[in-house]
Amino acid sequence: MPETPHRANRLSGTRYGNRPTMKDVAARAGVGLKTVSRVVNGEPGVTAETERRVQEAIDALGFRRNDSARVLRKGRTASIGLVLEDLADPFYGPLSRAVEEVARAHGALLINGSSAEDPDREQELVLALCARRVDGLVVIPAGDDHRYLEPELKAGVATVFVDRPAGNIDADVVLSDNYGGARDGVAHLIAHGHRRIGFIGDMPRIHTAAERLRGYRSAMEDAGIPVQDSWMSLGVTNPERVRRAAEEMLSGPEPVTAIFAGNNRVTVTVVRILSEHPRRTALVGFDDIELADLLQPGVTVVAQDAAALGRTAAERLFRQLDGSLVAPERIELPTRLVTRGSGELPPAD
Amino acid sequence: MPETPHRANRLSGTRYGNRPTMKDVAARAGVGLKTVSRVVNGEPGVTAETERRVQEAIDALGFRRNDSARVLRKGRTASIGLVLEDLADPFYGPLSRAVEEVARAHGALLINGSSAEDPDREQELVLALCARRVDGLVVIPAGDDHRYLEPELKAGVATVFVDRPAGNIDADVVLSDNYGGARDGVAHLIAHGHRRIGFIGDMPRIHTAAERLRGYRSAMEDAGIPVQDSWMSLGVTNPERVRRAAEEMLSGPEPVTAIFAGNNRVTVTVVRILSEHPRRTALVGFDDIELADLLQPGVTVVAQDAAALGRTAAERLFRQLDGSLVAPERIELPTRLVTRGSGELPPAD
DNA sequence: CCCGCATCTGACAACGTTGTCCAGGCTCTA
DNA sequence: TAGAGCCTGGACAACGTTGTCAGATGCGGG
Repeated sequence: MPETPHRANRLSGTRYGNRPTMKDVAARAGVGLKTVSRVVNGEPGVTAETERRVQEAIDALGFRRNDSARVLRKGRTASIGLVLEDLADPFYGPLSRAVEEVARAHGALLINGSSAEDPDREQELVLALCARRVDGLVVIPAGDDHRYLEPELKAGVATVFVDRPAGNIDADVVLSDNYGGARDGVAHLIAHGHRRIGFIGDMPRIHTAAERLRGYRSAMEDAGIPVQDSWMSLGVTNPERVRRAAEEMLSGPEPVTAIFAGNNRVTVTVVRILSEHPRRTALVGFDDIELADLLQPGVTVVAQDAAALGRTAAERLFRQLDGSLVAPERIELPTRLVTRGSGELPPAD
Repeated sequence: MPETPHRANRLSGTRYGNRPTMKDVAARAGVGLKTVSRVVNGEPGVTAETERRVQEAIDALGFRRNDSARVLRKGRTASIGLVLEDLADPFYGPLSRAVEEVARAHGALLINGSSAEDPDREQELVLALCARRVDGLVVIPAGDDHRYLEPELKAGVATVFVDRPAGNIDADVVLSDNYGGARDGVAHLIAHGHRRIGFIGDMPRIHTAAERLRGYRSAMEDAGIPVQDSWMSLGVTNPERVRRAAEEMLSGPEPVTAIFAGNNRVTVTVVRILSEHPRRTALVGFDDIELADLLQPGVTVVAQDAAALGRTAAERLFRQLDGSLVAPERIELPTRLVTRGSGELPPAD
């Protein structure tokens, strides 16, 4: 005579799998509901013998605690959300992984979503995460107005912005020193004798892009070089348009002798273009790229530490959740100029 | 006279934020609970005027539906889980992103976790996802025994394995043609005159590594070349050890004239080593790497389409959820040999 | 003026878990 | 042997939402 369940499972069973519940386990083990809960959660006050019986029933039925119900009761989900631009971008992989590791150390899972640089999608994602009651949010913003997050902040959802600051709300933010890094990178080119230096970057509505542009301008100004409009190409990030922009800068009677690339994707494309180009043009890129050292010449970059950004943000998030934090803060991580050859080429005119 | 809430919020309020509930919204709008639910879910049967009042209360209170409670009631979470090895690996970024896009098209969120190639951690992650009642799972297995998933499968959790098959259970799996790809790659080297060909790959307990090794052996055998143990280095993946292994193969009286690299990380390291090496050695790598075409020589690879793997798996997952699928299937995606120079170098002996 | 019908609204139970509280049985001591 | 105190186990309510069902309201027609 196999199992004789005390109560028949409800018949309706239209839900997806009719998974066993604690009630089922309790019935099978012949104990009370709460006793099962105690065993599942490792709470004290259960005899070894009872525990064994319960555990047996759990294994036999393949019971898994339903965390949705648990969350409903306890208020915390032990999960945090990460909204970034595109997980396929090699800059975000390590960042996401770093956040995940910190979350894991705090027993939390990571849910992430890609905004595809679309403010509406960012908001949609963030709100979906909030509806799932994540305990905290790490956001790499696509939009520039985050007032929609006010109720969440008030409700105590820990929130840290990364890479770009929040718009219109007061929140923690962890950034790279985009301005300083770009300024150093451009100054480096100037130090190597360049005066006509091109800048190819993203739309200035993106904070990082704007800051890097500011760094470029600042370095040029410090060197007393008036910047010509034709040297700057903004809002350009897909390969075809970068190509067009670069070709333009490199042609004409007074071509640029060096290019500062505003992010990793631009850098990659520019490397490709320059390798096809007869005249040697210097290059410094923002963000490191893999194998940069093996190219001819090696690509000089202003490197930022994506993992450190993620780690710092996540740690701060959990300190918010601990309650050990008070006022929002702005944390800026330094960048590092990595010279590999392309940035040290002399002007070729 | 500002708001006069019908009922005071409960005092206990030890939960994190005391977020407003539908009850609060109902009280404020002066309507019933269910009416709020109807508005929130866009169900019919609410007057425009009532809806307006409810919406106003929602905005004023910053209400967000609690999806945990919703899940508890409805049985579906509209989220799927992805367990992979390491999100920071450029192979998995696009894969994850592809899964996310398909999920998004089905209105689902993606939760992902990195197993770090540790079977225990894989299981821990998978079970955590199941406890959160994800509707489906995409798993890139680290372990080789997945019987622990039996209750989940029985309960109707849609499951698709990617990149490597499941162990001891019958489940959908989407793979690259690792065997055929490796065989073609090695045959390509043989066709260019190589006979002493090294193989550097991951531990053969990893399915992909074993298959690629099998492909290597098969190509060698087809060419009638007996493989020497010193040509093979297995279970080697971190840079230092790859370096040691490569140095060994390249030294001695009869060094290898070509190397087949078993995955992207190995390839990158080998490229680096060969660039320091005087004798030109041919190289074919499994997995494409960024900028491979710009290196000198360009790196010839057996490319697999990570995004296609993810997309295919996710689509299959949702077809399982639709109920339009019956028996588990094994889907194999082709690889593509991309010749760029390094694989076409003649033997240098 | 009343009835029937359609439309809108709300009371209530249920989802699966955990916290609170109490009951029963045991051991130990006086 | 009785009483105190501890240990184990279970009944019950609550978490916030949705499905069911019945009640309220308004309107038109007989």
